[in-house]
Parts: sequence; structure tokens; C-alpha cells
Amino acid sequence: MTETTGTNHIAETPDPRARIERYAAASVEPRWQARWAELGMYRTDLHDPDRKKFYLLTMYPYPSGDIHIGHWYIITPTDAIARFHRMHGENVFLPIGFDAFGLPAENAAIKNNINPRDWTMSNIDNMRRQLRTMGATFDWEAEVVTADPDYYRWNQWFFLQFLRAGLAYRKTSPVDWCPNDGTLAREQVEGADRHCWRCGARVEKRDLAQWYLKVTNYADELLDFSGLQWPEPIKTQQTNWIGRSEGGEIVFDAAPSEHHAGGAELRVFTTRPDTLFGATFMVLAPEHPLVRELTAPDRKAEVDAYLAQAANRTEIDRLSTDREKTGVAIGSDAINPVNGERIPIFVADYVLGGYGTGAIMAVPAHDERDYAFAIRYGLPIRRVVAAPGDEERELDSAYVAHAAGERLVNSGPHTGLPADEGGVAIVGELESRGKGRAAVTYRLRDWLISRQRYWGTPIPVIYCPTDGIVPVPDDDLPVRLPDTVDYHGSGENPLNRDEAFLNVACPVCGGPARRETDTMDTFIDSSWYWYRYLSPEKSGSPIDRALVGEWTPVDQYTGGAEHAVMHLLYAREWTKMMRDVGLVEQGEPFRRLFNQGQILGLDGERMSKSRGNTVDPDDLVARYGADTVRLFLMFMGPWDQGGPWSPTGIGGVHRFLNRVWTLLLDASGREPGDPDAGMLPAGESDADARAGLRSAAHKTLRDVTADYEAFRFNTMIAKLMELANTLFRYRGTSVAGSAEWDEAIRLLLLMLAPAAPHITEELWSRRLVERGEPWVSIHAQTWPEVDPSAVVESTREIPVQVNGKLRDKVVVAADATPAEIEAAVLARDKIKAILDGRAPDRIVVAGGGKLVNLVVR
RNA sequence: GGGCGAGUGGCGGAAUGGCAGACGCGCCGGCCUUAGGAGCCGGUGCCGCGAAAGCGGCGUGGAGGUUCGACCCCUCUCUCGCCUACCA
Repeated sequence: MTETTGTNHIAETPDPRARIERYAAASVEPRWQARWAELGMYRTDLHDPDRKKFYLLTMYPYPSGDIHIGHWYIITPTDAIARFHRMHGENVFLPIGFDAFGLPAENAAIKNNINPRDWTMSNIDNMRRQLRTMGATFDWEAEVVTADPDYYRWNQWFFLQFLRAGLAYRKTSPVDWCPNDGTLAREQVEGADRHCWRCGARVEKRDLAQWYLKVTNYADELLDFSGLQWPEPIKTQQTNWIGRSEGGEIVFDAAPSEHHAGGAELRVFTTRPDTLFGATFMVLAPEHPLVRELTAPDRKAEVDAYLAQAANRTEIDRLSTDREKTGVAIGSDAINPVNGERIPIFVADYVLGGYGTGAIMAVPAHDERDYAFAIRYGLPIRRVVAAPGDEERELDSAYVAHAAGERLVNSGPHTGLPADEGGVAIVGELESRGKGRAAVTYRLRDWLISRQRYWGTPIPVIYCPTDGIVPVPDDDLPVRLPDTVDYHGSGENPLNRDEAFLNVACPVCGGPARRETDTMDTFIDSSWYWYRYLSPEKSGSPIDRALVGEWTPVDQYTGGAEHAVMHLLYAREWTKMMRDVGLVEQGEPFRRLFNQGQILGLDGERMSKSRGNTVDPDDLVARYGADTVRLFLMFMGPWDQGGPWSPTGIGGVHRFLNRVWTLLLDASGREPGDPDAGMLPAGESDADARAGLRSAAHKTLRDVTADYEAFRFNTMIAKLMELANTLFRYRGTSVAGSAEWDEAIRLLLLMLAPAAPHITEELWSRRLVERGEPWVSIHAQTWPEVDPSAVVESTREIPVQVNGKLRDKVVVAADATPAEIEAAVLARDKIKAILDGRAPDRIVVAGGGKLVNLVVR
């Protein structure tokens, strides 16, 4: 290494800057990055039996082309966590890969007339290079690229496994359809105006035959987060998304009429079976299969018009906040199973086809939506639940509260029962007659995975005129995407026109058949990639079961909270499906989850290339170095908070690193600007100073260790700055160069190493040269231990309050008893003056002597 | 409409029942410099009194409450951000 050290030639030089070499990140950082790569320092030995394993996963990036400051914000603290754990002797696995399928590649391809694969792969090359400039310790040997046939063939393989297990199925139903992206899963439709999560276009409904995964099987299990250390808001969001409701399913029969024989079963789901006697009409969703059958001939024109209008509904009133309830009567009645009453049937779009049974019994007295509808169309409102004394009171809105002592009214034989008992009794009675049962409904839907796009995993299915739906045999996998694509300048899936891809012999009968041209939702790629990291080259199976058994679930996952009900839910569902087809033992993928915040652009919006508000870190790295950028991102604020990007203040952390550099290279130097340079603070002896320094260093170590463990990087860095400031105060004094000084310097470097890996490695190596010791990387050092004896104090200063206001401070021995503290406080002149002869009514010695409060009334 | 989160100096933020404002930016003063958008030292919540040391008052969106003591816990309320959207 370099031979220069500042201590050899000291104070005569007039300009201190001429004396020591300046910190030049631009030359230091690439040199160490190359050295680490050369030594393979971060290649993980997945088979090491001795060390405790630590699987640290960070959400893999989409290869949009450029790494921006937001990527750094996610990755560099994650890297610090990895380095911190390595210094604790753990075998850390920190892989990286690319989420390489998806629409932006296709859009770029159409726009620039290039192949999506070429576009994606060249972006990945660029991003690999940029990622390396961070100094992050990724194990590049484990890299996964999802657009690689060696990866996506296993998506196909999983699909076939799930198909065999009954977890995948094909169904024709109204699906959410985006004009650009084709089919969307329910959670990929956002907002009141129902726009596409990816492109923002308005989403329509279309009837299509599509592939689904049966994730609703897992609804209850997904509500169970026991054993997971996940942030509460994410658990809440997932719980709300799954949306479990308990209630009853009740069977109404269609009443006979001139146009219908009656008897058709109309099932409704309700969470309020206790209000069944209050049902005064019934509402079917526009998609309900019995709408057409039950519509009276004289109502047909109006109903048809309404159904057509409902299909376009989102366009009509996309911005209206309180949507008017609309609907039309279909000219048939239903029979209420509890009292035989005939109630009219309506079709209205406030009832959703996809939730519950797509039909409701309307109880306007006790449901706000039903109330609004009844008022608008002049339908009867009958109160059936009332709090004591309210029985006769007129309703001016739906009564939905749950007041104590509520009882059923107007409910036939159940009148007078407490409401909750009444509900149970009604369901029980219906059940005995085969007209109802207790039921649970979920908001969660099955996962619609078909996408009408080229750039994704082909769904491995063949349609044969004679044999129907035929799975592609495992041996024929992967079904490869053709390399040459011709978009004809449109977004239509080019696979539909690719005769070579389309035409295939049926695996069963050998006759001519056609391939499925839909591809899979790219969230499938991200639902298992961390298992593949453990064996990216494995060819005979998707995962290495021994390694997966040993290394997963992932110990720590870091990434953004925006995937709360998408990726993070799909990942849990997929692992459960893998478990159920016998591939993994566990049912949960990630033990501990941390959601870092998001860095927003200067416009306050989420950074994205399409918005054009990304911040390129390359300029900052060129000017200050990667360590400064890393440290600045960690210092900005709490990691889970994020915030708008502003480089204001980056000079502060850069100055800090320069000061650390100076402390190492020029401990004895003195600054001309300091009038007290070279002198100990007034009244402090050399021994005091040395003991104080040692104490400060060990207290810092204690606190910094806790901050790393809790991912509190901002306060961690603040404490290191404080220690550096303390050291700087003693620079050039008799303390500099003492054993205590040396220990403090050593601790400072070790504590800083995970966050600022390059400068600490450089300074560490120079320190070793100076001491004549052989080189060992600082990143291979063991995390130091706090010396408890160094952090104990002989005295302590206790704040003294009078009636809760700070008035004085008193210094007592560290082991002073409460009585001694009390006596010391009362002996203070200032306290005597404030008390003015009065005796305190009460003396609170709080927190084991942390504070004293005198109460005077 | 519902859910989650957050409101603290000029700014980023610290302190989760015990000295509010750590650390950093910015600003002010000084040193050093041919020079400084470099470096170093000191100061810096607001208001008042004081030459100063210092003293006093106010202060964590607002209003109440619990407590010896509240940025922190409770109730109500306002503002902002994110998520969600008629879920029977």
C-alpha cells in the first residue's frame, strides 16, 4: 500500500494541507472494488457448515436502463447490513438479479424497432456496471435474470405442477382489461377511476377465457402472520385486502310469474342475517347469470339498456365522488325464505359480480347503500333492529350502529331476541330447512395470470381440436419465446401472428393444434426468484432442495412498501402452493421484512424513468465518492421514511469522512485556525482526557451496535460524527497517539466500515502498514465488543425540576441513594431560594435517580 | 367514504413517560489565507432584561384529559402524505 503517513513530518510546514495527502475517493474506491472482486470476498460458500447463515434479500430491480438514486437508497443500507452481519461471523448471502420481463421492454421495442431482449440485456449490462460502483457486496455468481429460458422454463414447470394439483384453472369471466396491457389482476387496477397500475389507461371489463391460480384456497392461512416480523401496516393492508367477512348465505327462490316458472335459487351473502325480516327488495349485480332469465319481457329493453350503461359506467362518472345508486327493476320477485314475502328484484351496479354471490338481500333500514337506493326509488324501509326505546322512532338514515341492548323488532317469531342471538337463530332455522347456512366470504380473488403480451413466460398449454386443453409435456419445456418478433407497429401480441410458434402437433393425438399465446403475469417471476438464487445454474429442477431447506425462509427482506398487496402477497401465496405440491417445507417466504421509504423526485413524485425525474448518482459519485453518497443517503433520515430528494447537506458527510482521514493520517497535526490547538481543554488532565476518550469510544460502540441492529443508520452516523469530533478535539495534544487514542481510532474505523467500506479499508490498510502488520481486510474483522468497565461513570449530573420545570442540576456520586440525592438537592442555594422556606409537598426521585422533581403546591 | 402513517428551529432530523432541538445543513463571528464556494475554532429555537456571566417567560399543528412530570399515553379536532374505493 501507500507509504505516506502524516506523523513523520510534522508542524514546521506552514500549510497543513501540503503535509498530508488528501482523500481522493476517485482513486481509492475503484482500487478496492477491484481487489475485493479479485479476492472473491463476497462470494458465499453456501455449503459452509460452521458459520450461522444469514440470507439477506433485497427486491431485485427492473432493468429500466439506469440505476438512479432511489436504487442506492434501497441497496446501500442493505449492503451495510450484510457487512455488519459478516463482521459478526455470519455466512451472509446477498444475491442480486433482474426482473427482466415486462411491458417497458415491449414499449421500447415498438418505439425504437428493436428486440425487447436486446433492449433488456443491454440495460442489464449497464446496470451491472453501475451497481458495482456502489461497492455493494452482492454475490454475482448467484445472479438470476428472469427472461433467461433457464429461469422462465421453471415458471412453466411450476404452472404445470399447479395445473396437475388443481391449483391452476381456466375460466371465462368478465376480466379487467387495459387497452395497452391487456388483462390485469384485480390488484393491478387502481383508483376510483379504475386505471391500470402500470400505464394509467382506463380499465374496461371484457369476457375472456383466462388462466387463474387458486390462491383463495389460502385466504385464511394468509391472514396468519404468526412468526413473521413484518411491519404492522403491511400486515394490516394484506388483512384488509383478503377481507374476510363472516355471515350467512341465504337462499331466496324466484317467485313464479307469467314469464317464469319460479323456483330458481337466488343465493345471497350477508353479514347481517339478523336483519333478514327487513329485506324489502333484492339486488343482482349486472353480471349475475340469472338476470336475463328472470327479466320480464316488458322490462327487457330497459334492463338491456341498463346493463349496457353499467358496462361503461366507469367512464360516465369516473370523477363523481358520491356515486348515485342506480338500477332497474327486472319485473320478477323473490321469496323471502323466513316469511314467504314477495320482494321485487332489481339489477344495480352497486352490487358487484365478483364478490360474495353477486346478489344481495337489500335491507334499507340497516344498510346505507340499500337505504340510498330505497329512498331514490321509493321502496319500503322496515326497521327490524332497535336499541331500547328506539323501536318507534322514525329512521332518517340507515341504522347500522351496534348499540348495547339491541333487540329484533318486526321479526316474526324472533322479535324480542337480542340482535346477535337473533341472527344465529335465523340462520339455524334456515339451515334446518336447507335455505341457508353460516358462511364466510373473502374479498381476495383468485390470481388471474394470463397476459396478452409477448415479453413474458409463455403459458405452456396447447389447444387441440380433438383433445381440448393439453398441457405441454415437461420434457418439451421450455416453451421458448421466438427470438424474432414483428410488432407491425402495434401493441398486439406478435405471438398471435407467429405461425412457427402457433402451430404445433398435439402431444396426445399428434394432430394439428395451436399453442396458447398468452404469457404469464410477471409477478410470477418475482414470486420465487430468491429460491433460484441458491442454484441459478441447476438444470434438472427449479430449486436445490437441500440448499433451499437450509437457507430459506429468507432471514431479512428489504424493499418498498408499494408492493404490500401485490408482490408481497403473491410471494406468500406461491410459497404455499410450492409447499402443497411438495417442493418446500415452509409456508412463508420471508421471516423478517423491512420497508424502506421512497426517495421522491424534486417534483415530489415517485422517481421513474418515464416521469423523467430521476436523479443520477454518477455525478455525485464522481464529485464526492461512493462512500459519501452511501453515508449521505443513510444520514438523511430514518430509512423507512424516504422523502423528496435534495443533495443539500451532502458536504457535511463528506467533511466528516475527510476528518476521519485527517485523524488517521495526521493525528498530531494542528490547525492554524484553532487558538487552543495542541492544548487539552482547560482543567482537564492528560489522564482524565484519556479515560474520557476511552469511555466515549465504548459508549459509541454500544449505541452504534444497537443502531445497526435496528436499521437506525441516521443516528448511527450522528454518533460516529460525535466520536470523530471528540477525537478531533484531542488532535495534536498529548492524548493523540496514546493507547486510548489508538483504540478509539480502531473502533471508529470498524464501526464505520459497513457503511463506508472503501475509505475504511484504505485507512485500515495504511494503519496496518504503519504498525508493520500483514494486510487483512477490515471487512474480515470481528465486530468489537464493548468494555463495560469503560462506560461506567463515577459521578452523574441530575436535572432538578420544581413543579415540572427545570431549575437546577446537581452532581452526585454514581451510586448515590435516593436519600442522598434528595439531601444534595435540598442543599442547593438555588433550590433553597426557589422554595423560599417552604417544604416541598413531595419529592419525586424518578427513574432510579435519573431526575428529581420537587412538588410545591 | 374507509384504512395506515406523519405534523418538532430557516431546512433534513434527534429525543417514544424524565434536561426538547443530538448530528448535519444553512446562517453569524473569528482564525488561517494572495484568494476561498477549501480548512479550523466558536456561536446559533423564539421573546424579554442585562455590558457580560446570566436570569426570566414562551415553545413539539390546535383544544381538552391522565400524570409529580407528556413531542411521547387517552379523547376531540385541523392539516399533509400514502394506500384503498359501493366488499353486502
